[in-house]
Amino acid sequence: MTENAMGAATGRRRTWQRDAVREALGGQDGFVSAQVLHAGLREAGSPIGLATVYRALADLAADGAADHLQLDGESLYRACGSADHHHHLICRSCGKTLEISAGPVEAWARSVAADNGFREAEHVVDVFGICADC
Amino acid sequence: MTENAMGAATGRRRTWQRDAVREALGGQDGFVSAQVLHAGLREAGSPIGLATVYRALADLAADGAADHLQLDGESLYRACGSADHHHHLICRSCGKTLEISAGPVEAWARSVAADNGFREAEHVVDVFGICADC
DNA sequence: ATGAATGCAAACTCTTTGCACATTG
DNA sequence: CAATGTGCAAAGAGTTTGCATTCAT
Repeated sequence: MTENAMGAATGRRRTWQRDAVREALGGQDGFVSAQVLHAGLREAGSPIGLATVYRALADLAADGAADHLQLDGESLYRACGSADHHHHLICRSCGKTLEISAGPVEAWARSVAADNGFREAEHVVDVFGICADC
Repeated sequence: MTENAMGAATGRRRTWQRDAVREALGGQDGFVSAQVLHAGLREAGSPIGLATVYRALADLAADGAADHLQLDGESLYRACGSADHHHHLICRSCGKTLEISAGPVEAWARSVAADNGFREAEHVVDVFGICADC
């Protein structure tokens, strides 16, 4: 566990595949699974490989350029323009996901960690419920 | 979505396995994965099978007796009803876990859910970091 | 030229399912 | 006695990884 917490883009090369993934991701409204993204790219003509899509998405997420969350057994990604840190409000019933900002929680998490002598604090915050439509 | 939303326990039989899973789940603080729960049960002497644990957990969740969420590729379950609610501060390096109370966060989570029309709000809050000893 | 990125397929992890046998009501 | 639950092992779904080749710098 001695790895780069905020994995810097050390010597990351620019390939059309990487660009394609980034662009495809940006062209999506919400969260997309790696597989769906891959299928879309193939349909659009890219002979890109599935593994490459997974790797590109992982790198994007590591670089903070994409948000990553898991729902129903698969990884979902979404372009994340700002390094803005946010969380999710998820409907337990229909799976609808809203983005929420957690201003007060950020500070609280930091202070809790600091109070207990923890460094490099990160946190996971997700709120679940039943949305109005369900 | 035409299934029993609140899946009634139609002819659900009582077996010691079911009881063991329910009890093991209740004895846990937070969310546990099916596999961890299974391992714990085996260590405790139960010759219960993994598939049975999965099925029991699925039933408990369907009956509303357990909460279910996914994190990092695995399904996590928690007894629902033991509303004793606290969170954890976890060391990424040595795994040490402290229990923390999240006073301000509770209110925040409730209000975020309410603001968006969500009912039965629950939340997952965990803070990760490197503890003082590491 | 040099090493990171790609593609393919095999390997992995977690979860679900088929089927024969044991249990419950 | 009929039907549900269990256990095992095999099957699935999604994701990751090894390795030879290709490509960006």
